[in-house]
Amino acid sequence: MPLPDSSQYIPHLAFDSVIFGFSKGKLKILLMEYHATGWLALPGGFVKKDEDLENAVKRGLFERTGLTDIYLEQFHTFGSMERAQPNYMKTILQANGHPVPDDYWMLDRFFSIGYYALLDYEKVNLTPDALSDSIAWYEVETLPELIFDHDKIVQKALQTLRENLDRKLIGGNLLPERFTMNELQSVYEAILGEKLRRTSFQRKLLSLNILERHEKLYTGKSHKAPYLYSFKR
Amino acid sequence: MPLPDSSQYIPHLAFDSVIFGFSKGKLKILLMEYHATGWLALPGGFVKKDEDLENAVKRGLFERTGLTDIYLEQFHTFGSMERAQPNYMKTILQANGHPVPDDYWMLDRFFSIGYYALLDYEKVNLTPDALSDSIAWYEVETLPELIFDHDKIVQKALQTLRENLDRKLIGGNLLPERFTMNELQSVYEAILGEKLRRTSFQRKLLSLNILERHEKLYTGKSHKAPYLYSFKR
DNA sequence: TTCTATTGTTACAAATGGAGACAATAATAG
DNA sequence: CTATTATTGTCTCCATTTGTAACAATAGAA
Repeated sequence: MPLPDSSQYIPHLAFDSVIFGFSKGKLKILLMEYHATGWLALPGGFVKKDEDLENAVKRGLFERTGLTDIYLEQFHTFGSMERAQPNYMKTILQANGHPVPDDYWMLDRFFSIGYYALLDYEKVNLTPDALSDSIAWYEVETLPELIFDHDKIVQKALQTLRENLDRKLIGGNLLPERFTMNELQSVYEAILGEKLRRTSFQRKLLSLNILERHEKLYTGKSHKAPYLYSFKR
Repeated sequence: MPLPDSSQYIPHLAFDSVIFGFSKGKLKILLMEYHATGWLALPGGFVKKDEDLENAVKRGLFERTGLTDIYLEQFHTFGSMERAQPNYMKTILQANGHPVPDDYWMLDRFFSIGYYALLDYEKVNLTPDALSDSIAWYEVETLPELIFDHDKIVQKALQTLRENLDRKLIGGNLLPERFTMNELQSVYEAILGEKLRRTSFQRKLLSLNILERHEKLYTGKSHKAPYLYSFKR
């Protein structure tokens, strides 16, 4: 696989995606592991010269997850000088098995536009990119060290997600179409990093009139079966 | 004045500043009027190749207002294809009195990072840039038409400002160091675009314990003199 | 001294949110 | 079939917050 050619991309400009999923009560994000180095990074990409920014991000998301129609939100653009670390980037590119000229475009300084995505963990079909051995889920609570300033990017994404949680009612995007109140509460708790009161949460969300109540879910457990809900269109 | 040279700037990348001020009960922003065309635009600029993004914005603010230490917040990055309008840009550049080559860098597609700034209207010393006849304050309520997608940028700035108003307690940045409760309320009302209840507003802000109360302000009017307040450090 | 406009504070009502109580119920154990 | 257990949906009580109005204080004018 040859190194990407500069001519089709906007120079100095990239995006990074913080892709959130929810499974087994934990909030998780997708990370890529680069060849040979083992370095971990956010899935990202470049913007084609004739492509909308948001389209570029959606293209990247589709390539990694196989999904379209993903909830997507821009949260910050990172543009400090400290971001540029050509030596690290050169190592990554060389580990891919190619000689890298000193003036190769990917070694330049990059401005990165951060987006976060919320999707249904179960629907994802993971595919690594050309520079990576693997892409996998990592718990947000116990993230390993990331390359470049990607730790900072994740923290900013998480902060924005928390601030937007109530205002934009986005918690449901991490769940399947139908879910129980308890599952929805778990999503809120995982995002906020704190326990919520069951009764207050239920009262609050029902009072918003954004949920539709469906049939009960019989799990086989010996207790009252919860209703399934979905978000109104 | 020669046209700017591409070699010192990051190509395809710009910033636009929505600079808010408050005067006579009205929220205002700064707009530049381009030579000959009369077209109105947000003050913006380009990022030097060895310069932090935020520094570039601060440099631009200083050049237009003479102020440093301005409250500044990034709110969105605009990257759709529709932004590119080389014909308009060419007209602007030619009105500046120079032949413009077809491949001149400023005619390219640009990604623009939007920042809003809050400052004390009285402290500002306005200076137009090389392409502009003038820079002046315009009431947000009755903005004229702007060039490119600058209307959309202003609306997004205003939306973010409103969302951040309570959470970040930023209203005071539009006022002098010391102000009356009534002035602060007027700022909130101008930003939110709605009247607030005097007593609730006063109680709310005092209960936050972020204001320091100083001497009374005797205006010469025939009624009780209000206290002056400042924000605690 | 009285009057007017505005300010700071208080009082009461309404809405909201925290905390626990309680009945309903699905499956299991006897 | 009945009792038990765990969890759910709802209700009540209470504290806090916010909407609304009332009221006293007061700087200057009449």
